[in-house]
This record gives sequence, structure tokens and C-alpha cells, in this order.
Amino acid sequence: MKDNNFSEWYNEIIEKAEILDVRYPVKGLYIWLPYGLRIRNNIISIIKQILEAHGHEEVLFPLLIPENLLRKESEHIKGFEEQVYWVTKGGDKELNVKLALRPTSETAIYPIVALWIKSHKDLPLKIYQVVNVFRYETKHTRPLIRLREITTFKEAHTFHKSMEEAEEQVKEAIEIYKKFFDKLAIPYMINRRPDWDKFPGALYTIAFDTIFPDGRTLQIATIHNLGQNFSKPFDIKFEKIDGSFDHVYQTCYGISDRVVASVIAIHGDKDGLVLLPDISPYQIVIVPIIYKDSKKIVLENSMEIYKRLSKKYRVYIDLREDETPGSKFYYWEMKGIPLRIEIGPKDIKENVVTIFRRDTKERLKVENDSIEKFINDLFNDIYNNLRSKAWKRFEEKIVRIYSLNDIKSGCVNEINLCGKDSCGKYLEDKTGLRVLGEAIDKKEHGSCIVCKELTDKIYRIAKSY
RNA sequence: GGGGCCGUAGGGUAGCCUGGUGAUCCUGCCGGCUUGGGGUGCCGGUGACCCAGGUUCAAAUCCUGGCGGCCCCA
Repeated sequence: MKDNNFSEWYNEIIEKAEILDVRYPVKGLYIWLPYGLRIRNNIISIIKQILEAHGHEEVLFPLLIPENLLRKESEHIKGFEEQVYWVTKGGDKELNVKLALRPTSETAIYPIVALWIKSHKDLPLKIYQVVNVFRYETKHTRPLIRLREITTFKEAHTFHKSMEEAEEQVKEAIEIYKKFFDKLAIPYMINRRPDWDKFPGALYTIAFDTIFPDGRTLQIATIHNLGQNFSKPFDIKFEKIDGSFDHVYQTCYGISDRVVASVIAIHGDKDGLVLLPDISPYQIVIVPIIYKDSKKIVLENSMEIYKRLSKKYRVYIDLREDETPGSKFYYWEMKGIPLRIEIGPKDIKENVVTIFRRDTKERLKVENDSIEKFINDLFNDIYNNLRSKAWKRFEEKIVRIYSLNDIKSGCVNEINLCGKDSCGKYLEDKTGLRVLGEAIDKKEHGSCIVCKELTDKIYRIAKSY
């Protein structure tokens, strides 16, 4: 079902694995359930760690943005106008100044940062926050993919003394997201968005796209070079070494709930979630195999191993007596727990435990004394296996195309394109696919698939979410 | 942006076309016995017609609107 009806599979997993409750009576808003939230939080802490290691500091700005600030940068507001939720009343009273629920936080953050930055010594400044943002989506909403409340919006904002430094920051951001998605074993391609699809107000936008099992691409991270487009209207100035003043150069970059969607969609299989040890709420679940006559010894043994492993891992021991082992197996596989340890009378007699790995469904017998060592290796194995499988499937969905007639809709097409808007738009109209943008890591001589002009630019087009 | 389909217990469904029976079945949940190394079996119980209006003696069923879900095309 994952392969022939991805949507159905996805919705079912979200519900059965208890990621979200999708029954909230407002379109595009969902409830994080405890299990899903733990996965989300584990993922967030990974990106936080990486950002902090790269010198970013966490901040937290308000949700409401006064209308005049939201409108300061004209391209920006044009891009978001149709999607803004407004707060117009306080109780019964009409507000004098309408307040927007942030669709993103540039216009909330920048006027304040303008107060913080005085001199070149204050630069670079690198901050980030993890917040919710609201967008009145008119298109089909989907859990974690297209939301009206994006509950997990990690946005970083950086401020620099020169365009060169801002360009360097874009490169650092790319490295940050590479590390992040590598850690999650999510394959990606990096595309420079066409001008008509860049972030409103940006000089240019670079995006990470992954490919879902149904062949559609999903944007999972974006990086924007803002130049001085925001620092001028928001008047973010600094004094240079020579005493003159300039407006700062800025970048911003973000990820969202879509990262969680990718983790679910890319690693999951027909039996449910498949989680990496790093992000799984529990890394190991212990299922004692209880028979009447050996109940006591099995429980004692299981508890002992549970306590022992809990020192190093996140472990859950499933002591429910009204469920049979078989039903527990299915349950924890749906939940994606990387390892299951079965302990029964046979194991105890042989002084072993039975370890089952979720990713390959193999069962292994492991000597009692060497469990920890074995698990450490196994965790690495699981990561490597999931990562290489994911990249393999990803690459199978990318094709190199030389003629308009050969373009395929179920995968990512790599083509030569001159880069003119007119050729890109023509292509979108003609194929119904979307121009994801120019591959930043790939060049190849050829001629534009539309106008035949010589070019070495490779563009990617695909059906996207 | 355009078009189509749908809304019945916690989940999945039958019934709707052609209005009228105690609203079907599976699953889940609760209780009991049984079983326990891949969804153990049996018995008993629980729980639903999205909302508002309209048509009608009578609405899950027909009509209008709202809210919500899904699919296709651009």
C-alpha cells in the first residue's frame, strides 16, 4: 500500500502510530499526540545542537505582528498577503492596529534587531527560534505537509557586515542542513529556486527537496539570501571600522514539520513506522514471553536486563498481561521501535536474549554478556542500512532527460534549461510539473530543452507537494 | 485557479438511488473465562447517522447552506 497508494498509507500511519490526532475541527490544524511529539522533539533537539555548534543562539519573539511592520517590505507582504490571519478585536473592541498571526517572523524580529545592532562588533549575529506560524492555506491541507498552523517552524536569522559574509552564511546553512538530514538519513537534492518561486523579499532562495514514495518532491528546508532588502526598510544599520554606516546583509533559513513527515514517509514500510535509534521515543522495547510455569523467572530476568540497558538506552518494558506476545510484536513494529528484545524460558536456559531489528525484521540470538556491545554495532548498522536504502530509492526516482517528449511525471527530471523565466514557465505549462530550480551541485553542457540555447545549467522539474 | 467524490460508534464500513423494521458487519474499548515464542478462542457488554435550515404524516436517506475530509486537472 505504501507504494501504490501513498496518501492512504500516510494517513493511516499518522493515526495508527499515534503521531497526530487529525480530528480537530478546524481545517489544517492537528494535535500532536505524546508519541509523535516525542519524535518531533528528538528531531528538534538534533537541529538545535547543530545550530548551537555553528554559533546560533536561541530567541523567542511574539506571535502577533502589527500591520505596519508586516507591510514594511513590499515584496514580502505581497507574497504573504493572501495567507495572513488577522486579529482585529480585543474582546468587543476593534483594535486600532490590526495584528497579524506571524506567517513567518522576519517583520517581527528585524525592527528589534535594529535596536540591538550598533557596530560591526555586533556582527555577525546569528539567532534562531522554534515557533508556530499561521498561514491561511487555500490548497489541500495535509498533516505535517501543508498546515494552517505550522507547529514546528525553526527559523534562523543572521546579520552580516558584507554581502560576501552573507554568501558565506548561505554556504554554512547548506552545511548545517546537510548534517541535519544526513543524521536523519533523509536523502535530498539542493536546488536554487527560480526567481518566480523565491521567498518574497529575498535575492534568491536555495531549497532542499526530497522525494516521497509516490514520486512527488517535498521541500524540506529553504535558505534565503536577503541582501539588504529587509535591512533598508527596517533600518538595521551598523557603524563600520572607518566610521561610516551601512545596512546589514542578511540571510534566513528554516525547516518545519515537513521534516517529521519525511522521516515517516521515507523510512516507514507496510508494517508502520521505522525509526532511527536517535529519534525513536524508545530505542528498545523488551517483551517478556510469559508462560504460567516460568512467569516468575522470566519477569525477574527481564527486569534485570531492563534495568541494565536503561543505564545506556531509552528502554520500554511491555509488561501487559492481557496482550499476547504476537500482538505486542505487531504493536511495537507499527510504532517503529528500532529493536525488540524477547526474553522467554528458552532464552534464559541458553543464557541469551532474542533481538529483533525493525528495519530488516531479522531475529538474532545474542549472548547475555555482550548485549551492549552488540546493540551499539546494531544501531550503527540500522542507521547505515536505512540511509543507503533511502538514497537508493531516491536516486532511482531521478532521470536525466534530453527532450520534452521524454519527460516523466512520476519522477524528478534533470534537464538542461537556459534559466530564462519564459522557458521555465513554458515548461511548467506544458508538462504540469514544477520547476524546482537549478541544481547547485551539478553542471552539464547541452542545450536548453525549450529554446535550444547552449547552456551548462541543469534544472530539476517534478510534481511537488 | 477549475472540476469531481464523500461525511453513519474510537477506526473501517452496509444501508441512501426508490424516505417508514430494533441502523449492518469487522475492528477497538469494558467485564469474565481461556490462551500465551507472530494479531488465542469463546461468552457478555459499550458505542454512531457532521452542523443549521427546508420539504414531508415521517429524513441517515431528498433539497439549500455551512463546516470538515479526499481525488483529479491546470
